[in-house]
Amino acid sequence: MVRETDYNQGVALNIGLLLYIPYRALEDRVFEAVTAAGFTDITMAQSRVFQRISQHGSRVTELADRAKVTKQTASALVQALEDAGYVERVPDPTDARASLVRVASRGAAATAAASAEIGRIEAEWRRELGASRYDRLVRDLEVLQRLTDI
Amino acid sequence: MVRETDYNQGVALNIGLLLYIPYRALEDRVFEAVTAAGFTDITMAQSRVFQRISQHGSRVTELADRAKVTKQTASALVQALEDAGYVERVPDPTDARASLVRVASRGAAATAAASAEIGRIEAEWRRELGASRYDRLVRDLEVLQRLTDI
DNA sequence: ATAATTGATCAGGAACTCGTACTTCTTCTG
DNA sequence: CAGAAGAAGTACGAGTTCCTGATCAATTAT
Repeated sequence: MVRETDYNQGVALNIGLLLYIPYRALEDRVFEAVTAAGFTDITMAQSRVFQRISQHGSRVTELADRAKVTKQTASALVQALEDAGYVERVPDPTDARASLVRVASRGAAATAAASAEIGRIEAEWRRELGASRYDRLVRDLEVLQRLTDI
Repeated sequence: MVRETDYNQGVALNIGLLLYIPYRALEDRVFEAVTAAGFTDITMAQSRVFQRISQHGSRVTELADRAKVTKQTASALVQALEDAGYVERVPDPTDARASLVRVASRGAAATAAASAEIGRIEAEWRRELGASRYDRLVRDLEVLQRLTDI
């Protein structure tokens, strides 16, 4: 909760805002592209959880941790995703209490639409920064991601 | 809304997630620090709007644009911030319909608490990446911020 | 002078999010 | 081995966020 001291003067923003502003802009564009592709029944919060499903499926509690929401929130969002056909749930073979949330075919199709838009955005950002600078940015962000992720 | 193809294998995440994950982790830590400092009556959404107030004050509509929410949402959040003493409103001398939202002294104090925590986080990230790499990351992010911001 | 646009708030409602509580299953400890 | 402790996931209740549509007054455009 830092207020930039003088936005219009190009004074340095804090690192949090420097991460947030591009992220939020991308998120909006991707959301619009996904909606335009016909996936009109998914919300931003749902998609944020959806993104954290791993290839072999994820538990609700894992998704909660990784999306930084409570178990109840994750559970409700997963339920909505399942109802809309984006995910499916299968029993977790290692624990009778748990289930694995997996991406369903509708989810995979939506993912393809999102990926296409992200690719377009990346191309723009890469043009703006230059290829080597952009690639380095990605590598550096990967370091921060590994440092801060669950 | 892209699902990473295999999270545990360190496969590349999309740029959106690479920005979001560190950002979200920072946001949580800063929020906790601000709460611990006694500012327990502000919410995350309120602080996101608060952060976009410029030095000479901002209009509600400007905050809405910059925080990427509707005017009504911004108005409601500003009202809550004002009620809690974080901001004040003064008439905009250039337009009788508008007012300027400015940071009040309680807001400035909360900002100080947040800044201290951000400084601590930055020091960690700088240690992880190295100073020159971190500085370059910041500069690159500034380019993206300017490209995507309002 | 009139029409169109804009700044900000109201009203209503859905979605998001959390704390507390609970049941069942799994792991830990004596 | 048995009981205690902890974990997975959902239910309940409630506050917050966010949106659409609407409104009114001020400003800008024609």
